[in-house]
Amino acid sequence: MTLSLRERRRLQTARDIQRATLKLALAEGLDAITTDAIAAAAGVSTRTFFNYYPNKEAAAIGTPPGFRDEDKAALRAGRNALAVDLKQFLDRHMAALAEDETILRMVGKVVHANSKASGLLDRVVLGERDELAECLRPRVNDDQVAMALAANATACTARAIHLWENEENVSLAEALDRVWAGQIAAARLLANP
Amino acid sequence: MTLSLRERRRLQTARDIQRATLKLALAEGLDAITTDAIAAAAGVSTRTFFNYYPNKEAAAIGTPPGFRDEDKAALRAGRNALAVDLKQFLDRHMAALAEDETILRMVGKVVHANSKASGLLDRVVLGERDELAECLRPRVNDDQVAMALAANATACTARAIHLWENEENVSLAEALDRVWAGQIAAARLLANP
DNA sequence: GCACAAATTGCAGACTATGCAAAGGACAAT
DNA sequence: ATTGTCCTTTGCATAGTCTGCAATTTGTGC
Repeated sequence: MTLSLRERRRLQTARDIQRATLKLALAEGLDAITTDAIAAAAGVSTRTFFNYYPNKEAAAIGTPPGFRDEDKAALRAGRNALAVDLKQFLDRHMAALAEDETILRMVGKVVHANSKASGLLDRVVLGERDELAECLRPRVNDDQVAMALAANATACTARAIHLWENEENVSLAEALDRVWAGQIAAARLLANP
Repeated sequence: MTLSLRERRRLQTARDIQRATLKLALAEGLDAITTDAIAAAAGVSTRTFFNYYPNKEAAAIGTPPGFRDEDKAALRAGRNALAVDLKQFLDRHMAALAEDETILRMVGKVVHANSKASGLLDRVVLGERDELAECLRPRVNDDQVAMALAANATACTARAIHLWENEENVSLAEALDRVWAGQIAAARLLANP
């Protein structure tokens, strides 16, 4: 568990570069700043920048927290109604995201203004959706249903973050509650003819 | 309605460039080919390439068909169950996409292998989601519900295309039927505790 | 302390993308 | 048909992105 000096430094440099990227990008826009400027602000050479991230956009996104194994296991083994277990799973993930609210807010602002960054982040979310679908499969025994549930759930997280970004005085947890309530209401409309 | 010579030529050149991009990208990968090569294959100068598209990825995507105004109006004014009207709306849009199956298949292959292109396409889909939500708002009188429905619907279209790409002998319409059935089943699970 | 692996850096070079200005083709009005 | 205008194409120059290579420095395990 305890990281070596090398590993700690690597993590630190990665974070330094991300912070430098976000700081500059918020001030001038990600498209307007150069990798040279980011590297200089992070205190490394340009070549080292590309040693950590393949491009500006990836540097801005960094490495967002994924699903935790324990949460996935809990969802797989859950015995409550699916909607309840799924909501709890999303709550836990949202709590993990809330640990770095500052970064989350900056990443959001930068990403919304840059479609290449959106694409990278979308890949991450797509991977999470598939991970989630994998957890749901044993509980619904139908691939399409598992995929639909997983897609609906990850989309709720995304919309919740969006709501939190645009509405004052709404915590991430509250935003997720509101979005989830909308999803459940929508599900009722789709389910009952 | 009848386009001038200038406009027709412009459309034609845009299509030529997209076709050249897709053809080369399918053979060698979008990342491996240069804008010079694309321009040469399309019979224009490199500078003209950038006159039509801001980058390779946009050239590969081209201008996919959006929702038709008549379909949107029909959805807004529909009197059947929401699930029925919504499905019909998606069917019509899918039919529009099916008019250019060849392009759709090529775009899919190329986009899946390139995250910048994914980002661009994702922006298009996000815009469509908002357009759709706008149509649903008068029928559900709750923003979150409209957004959830619209997001679920556009995600179904995306998953249907994905299914059609990966499964032999499944038409786009059939793929949408299968995905939609999964979405409805998922909705039932979420709606009934 | 020593040998090995990882990290940093500079440099060269291919590729992307934009501004500018010149030249030729389409178009509307006469 | 002619003329003036606008649009399109194109080449050139230039700033910026990203990779491969090789030299140097810096941790790690023995």
